[in-house]
Formats: sequence, structure tokens, C-alpha cells
Amino acid sequence: MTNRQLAAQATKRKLMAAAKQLVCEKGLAGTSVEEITKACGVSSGTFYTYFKRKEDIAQAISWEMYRELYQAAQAYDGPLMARLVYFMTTFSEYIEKSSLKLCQEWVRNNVDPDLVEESKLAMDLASLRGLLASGVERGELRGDTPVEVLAHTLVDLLYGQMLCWDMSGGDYSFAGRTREFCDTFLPGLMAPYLNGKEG
Amino acid sequence: MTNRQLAAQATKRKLMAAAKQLVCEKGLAGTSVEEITKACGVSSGTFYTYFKRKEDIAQAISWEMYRELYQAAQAYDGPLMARLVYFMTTFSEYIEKSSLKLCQEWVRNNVDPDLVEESKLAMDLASLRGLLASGVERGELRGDTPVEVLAHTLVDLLYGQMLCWDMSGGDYSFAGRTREFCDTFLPGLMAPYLNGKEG
Amino acid sequence: MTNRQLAAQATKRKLMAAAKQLVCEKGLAGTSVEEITKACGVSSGTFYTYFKRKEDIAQAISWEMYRELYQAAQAYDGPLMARLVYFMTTFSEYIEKSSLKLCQEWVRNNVDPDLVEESKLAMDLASLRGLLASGVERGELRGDTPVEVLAHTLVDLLYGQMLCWDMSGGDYSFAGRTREFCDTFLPGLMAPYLNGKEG
Amino acid sequence: MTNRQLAAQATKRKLMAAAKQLVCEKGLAGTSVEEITKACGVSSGTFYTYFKRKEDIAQAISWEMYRELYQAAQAYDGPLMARLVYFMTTFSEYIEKSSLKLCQEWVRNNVDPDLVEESKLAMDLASLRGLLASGVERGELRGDTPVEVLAHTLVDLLYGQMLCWDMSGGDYSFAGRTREFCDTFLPGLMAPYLNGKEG
DNA sequence: GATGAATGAGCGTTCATTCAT
DNA sequence: GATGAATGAACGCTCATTCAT
Repeated sequence: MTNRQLAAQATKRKLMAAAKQLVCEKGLAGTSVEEITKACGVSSGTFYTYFKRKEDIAQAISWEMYRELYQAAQAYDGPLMARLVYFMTTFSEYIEKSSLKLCQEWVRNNVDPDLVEESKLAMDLASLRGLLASGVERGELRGDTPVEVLAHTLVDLLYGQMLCWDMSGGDYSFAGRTREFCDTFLPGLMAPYLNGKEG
Repeated sequence: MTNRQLAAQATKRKLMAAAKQLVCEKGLAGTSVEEITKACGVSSGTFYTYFKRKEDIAQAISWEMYRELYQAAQAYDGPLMARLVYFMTTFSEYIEKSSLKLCQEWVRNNVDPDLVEESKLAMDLASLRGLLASGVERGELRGDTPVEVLAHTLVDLLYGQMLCWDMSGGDYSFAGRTREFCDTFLPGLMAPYLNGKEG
Repeated sequence: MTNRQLAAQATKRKLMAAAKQLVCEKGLAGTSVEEITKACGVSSGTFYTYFKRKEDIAQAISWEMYRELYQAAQAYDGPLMARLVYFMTTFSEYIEKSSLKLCQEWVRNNVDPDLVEESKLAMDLASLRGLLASGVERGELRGDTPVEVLAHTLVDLLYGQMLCWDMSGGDYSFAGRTREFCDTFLPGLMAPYLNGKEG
Repeated sequence: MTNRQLAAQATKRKLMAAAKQLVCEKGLAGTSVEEITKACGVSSGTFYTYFKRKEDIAQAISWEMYRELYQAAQAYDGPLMARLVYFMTTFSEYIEKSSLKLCQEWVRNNVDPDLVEESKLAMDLASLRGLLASGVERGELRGDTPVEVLAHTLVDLLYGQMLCWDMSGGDYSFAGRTREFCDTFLPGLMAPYLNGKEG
């Protein structure tokens, strides 16, 4: 990689870091491109060398964050229920740690019908589906487990906890609520599909 | 009520009707105050006789809609499980019928940390809490039912279904998913707390 | 006077009182007609029964205030220098007591080239001119006293003290400065024109 | 300085020149940003590249004007009384030459309690104070001259002449009045403090 | 790759004033 | 005399984006 390429990479990283902080403080709509670039000591035009539209930097930031999350989730091994709980709690812990504002911003962006994104929703769904499918493969789950329905129900629930947390203004712990669910209802929900050795 | 008051009421209704349609088509951000007023044949200033800010009309519309929903839910009677299912399915059917765009708009507005609204979230939570509490009172649910946790878990789920539906762009039926949940998982979820005569 | 006329008079007084307070707090530009009328419990249309334009109420208020001032000044008797000092200090004391904001507002309005008012400036000038002329008549001042020049110089000075006080944001006492001038420089200024019995 | 910077400077100058003329004709409130920019053949947004708010251009114009005035005043040398007279008459001549409307606008802006500006009032005061102090240093004025009181009295007077001129609508000469004062009263006012060689 | 001046459409909002009731 | 809904022109200001340098 040439020096120029390295410098370019550094510029992009600086932009994303500055944007992340500003968006956490003031939301994306409340943050102008100029603020982001000024915070990096570059000119506003430079922004467009790296991002086609202002919104793109928000997506880039969220991808960067979620990549880490997925890697952790895939690396984890253990019994099915533990894997499930690990995925769900890691999901909410991660988001809660990041920033309420960032999460709200993300919801706003992804509910906007004009902003199509390669869907994180689809990825989360696929992750859970894969997790359950692996349970079936390994014999931890019965063959007739309704994998698809289970997967999207759990995703619905996680997203709902996230949305309610956003709407509450962070009045309580998102991760706490996820753990509460995993303790209180998840075992009953999964029981019918678990093979004996797990039950 | 005098004629003048009636005329004023009519104007407000016209504004809300026009706004509802336009917002369904193009979202609130995509609809200008001028468009709304022109569609009613009133001047743009008239808008501000009835709504302090542009956003307020969106809230007014959603309140109007949800009032109906709550009335239906409270009117319904029957065994606890039926009341629960009725509330949840009516909730999603109602929203789905209204308009995807309107629902997305509502989510966007209510996730905005600056726009505080007397929370529909709180109302939904209270409705479900009340519903479950009535079950306990009537002896349909055991005395040690964790009413609060159940209530917010079901709200989380409903809001999650709504959010995922919004994010999918309406690719599938929101109400269908709620019904699916009620059929597949709700009985198992409630089973531990139901008194014999219901189970 | 009929009851109706009495009621009308009361309404007008209420409007002026409310306007005075609001303008003192927020300036005229920052006060809307609706605020004034709401503060009186009347409708906005009523305002226009008594004042043709919004600005007119400010003038009405200032006239009301200054009438009192002029009456006091004319009632006072004593040696010329005392009359002069009395007029000048009463002028600034009165204004200072009223309200900085009101004074600033008055300056703004009277510097506006579009708002012609029966000039208080002209009245102040006439007052001082009359005061000095009476001094000549009574033999307190020499016959060749440049009454006109003295009068407008003293008005210039008073208005200048007022303007500087306004610009300072009320950092010091307007009346104090007037008194300082009367003590320090006024005797020297008048000395050449005073007849022996006064000097 | 690069070509781009030169062009930017030229744009700013054009904006100020156009604004100056328009404000002289119609006052700041009567001049819209669009008028100013159209007169320069630039877009309305460009205005905000150089001035944060509409009002700022008025301040910029007045600073530009007064800078010249202060430079002249500081460059002038001669006996104290001459320096004093020069400062005062230059002050009023300069303002009178500029434009009545501009002067009225300036007063309006500087009496507005919300618009804080690095005070020209303070600068004028400092100028006169410095002028008198230099007189004391050079032995032209007695050591016990009340420099501060004299300075603010003369400033009060100058500002008062300006205000009265504004209020009169320019019916007479501002500079003429200042000269009249300098001829008629200034010598008597200063006499007690002048050292023999000057008197 | 970086710059930064220029763009310019677009919009929410205000509010003094009117007039039919 | 009082009402108050309706008016509607008017304007400041934002800011994502471009492109010549």
C-alpha cells in the first residue's frame, strides 16, 4: 500500500470516528457534513471522496460496529441454549454499550423507506436461523423444529426490546431486559423442541 | 356549539384528513405544510391555528387512530387468553390497515429523542398490564403471575413485530405474524400462570 | 359616560398596562398583539378597536408616561439654575425608573425613519427653550443669552446620556450621570449668561 | 494569497458594497438577503459563507467605516484643544457624510439588547479618554483633570447630537451642531483644566 | 487526494391585520 | 364593542453537494 493510500485510509478512519462521536451527541440529522470534516481538520469536499451521501457514513459506522458483534457470536461455542442466550445478550449488551443516540439514529435510518440498506435485519435473522439450524444438525433440536418461525420471533423480540428501549429514552437497561427474557421465558419457549439430552 | 366553532372544527378535520393521506403517500418529511393546506383550500397560516408545529399533526393523527383501537380492546370481553389474543391481533391489524408509511413515520417520530409525546408505548404497556391484572383478579391467572414482566415482554414483542415489518418495507403481513405468534408460542408462554379451569 | 364607554375605557387601560409590562420584559418586537390581548383576556381583534397599528400602543404608553414628567417639570418653581437642574434630573430619573427596556424600545421606535411621531424630542426642546426664555424674562439670564443653542445642547446631552445608558445595558445610573453633569459642568456652562444676583 | 482567496475577498467586498447601498436606501429591515445577493450576482447561500446572520453585515460595514475614522483621529497631532475639536468634528462629519439611514440603522442595532457587539461606544470612550490622558501627560492639562468624567460627558454629548440628528430625520447638520458646540461651549468647559500656556 | 467557495432549492414559521358574526 | 378564525406575504436560513483549482 502506497503512502497515499495509507493517508487516505487514515482520513476515512478519522471521518468515521468524528462522525460517530458527533452522531452519538446530536444525531445524524443534527450533525452537518461540515462539522464532521472540521472535527478532522479536512475540508468538506473530502467527505465526498469517501462517502457518496451523508447517510452512508452512518451505515458505515453501524457496519463496523456490528461486524465485531457477529464475529463474537460466531466464535462462541457451547450447548444450543447457551449459544442462543449468548447471541441474544451479546446483541443487546453491545448496542446498549454503544450509545442510545446511535441506536435511535439507526432505527430512524432503517425505518426510512427511502434509505435502503443491505439489511442488518436480514443478517440478524440469518444468524439466528443458522444458530437454530446448527442445533437441528447436531441433534440438539428436534427435526421438526419450526426454525424459521422461531428465528423471526426471536428477532422480533430483540428488535422490540431495542425499540422500546429507544422510546423510553434509555430509562432502563436493554441488556437487562434481554437477560430477563432469557431467564423467564426462553426455556419454556424452546422446551418443546429440545431433545432429551438438553432438556 | 356556534357556527364558527363548527367551521373551525371542520377545518381542523380537513387538515388532518389531507395530512393523513399525504403523509401516507410521501411521509411527513416529504410533505410540506403548504401542500397540506393547499389540499384543503386554506392558507398556510391556518395550519398554525391548529397545530403549533408541523410534527404535531402527525401525532394528532396517530392519537385519533389509536383511540379507536383502545376503545375496541377495552370493549371486548371473554376468557383471558381470548382477550389477550384479541388485543394483540387488533393492535397489529389496525396498524397494518392504516398504512405502512404512517407506521414508519410514527416510529421515526417516537424514536426522536427531542419529540416527547405522551407515550403510546406507556399506554400500550398499561393496557396489557391492566388486561393481565384483570385476569388475576378474576382468578383466571394465578396470584403469583409476574404481571409486569409479562406485560412488557408482550409489548416488546408487538413493537418488535411492528419495527421488523416497517424495516421489511411491508414484505409480509404484520397481523399475520402476530397471529402466528399467538398460535405457536403464546399458549406455552402463558401456561405456567393459567389456573386449571382455563388450561 | 355610559357603562359601555366605561367598559371600553377599562379595556384600553388593561391593554396598555399589559403591553407596558410585556414590552418591558421582551421589547415591542418580541411581543405579539396576541400576547397582549391574551394577558387581558380579550380577543386579538379587540386590540384594533383601540389602536390602529401595533406600534401605536407603544407611543400611547410613552405619552402617558411623559405627560406626568412634563407636568412635574412645569409645576416646579425656584431660581433658574434649580429649575434647570430639576428638569434635567427629573427627566433622567423618570426614565431610569421606568425601565431600561422601555427606553431602548422608545429609542428604536423613534429612530425608525418610517415611524413618525409627534416628537417628544420637539417637546423636550420646547420645554428647555421655555425654561431658559422664562429665565431671560425674569431677568435671571442676560438678554443676549443664546437660548436656542443652549436648549438644544442640553437636549443633545440628555439624549446622549440616555442613549449611552441604553447601549451600556444599564451598567450605571443614568440619573447619576445627569446629576454629575449638573454638578460638574452646568454651572460653568451657564455662568457667562447668568445675571449677577444669581451668580 | 491564492486566486481563490482573492476571489472570495472580492465576493465579500461586493456583498458589503451592495448591502451598504441598499441599507442606505431602505434600512436593514427593509432589505432582504436575497436583494443583496442578487445585486452582486451571487446566490443567496453565498451570503452565509461570509456572514453568519443578516445583521452581521451591518456591523461589518460600520466597522469598516469607523476604522478609517479612528485612524484619522489618531494620526492627527497639534495642541490639545485642536486634537479634541478634530476628533469630535471628524466624528460627526464622518457619520453625516456616510448616510443618515446607515446611522439610524446603527443606533437601532446597538440599542437592541440582544445584539451584543464589541462596543463602538467603548472605543469612542477610550479614544477620548486617551486623548485627554495624553493632554495630562504632556502637561497641557492639569494633573487633577477629571479625565474619566470629561471623556464620558463628551461622548454623551456626541452620541446625543447623533441621536437627535437621527430623530430629526436629518433636518439640520450633525457636524454643524458639533462645531457649534466646540465653538460656543467647549472652551469654557475645558478652561478650568487647561494649563496656562494653553489658556 | 484535497480544497472550499459557491450553489439554490426548499421550508417552516410568524404575526399584524381583517371582517363576518 | 367584542370575537377569533383566517389570512398570506414575507424571509431568514440550512446544508448536502459540486467542481474548478
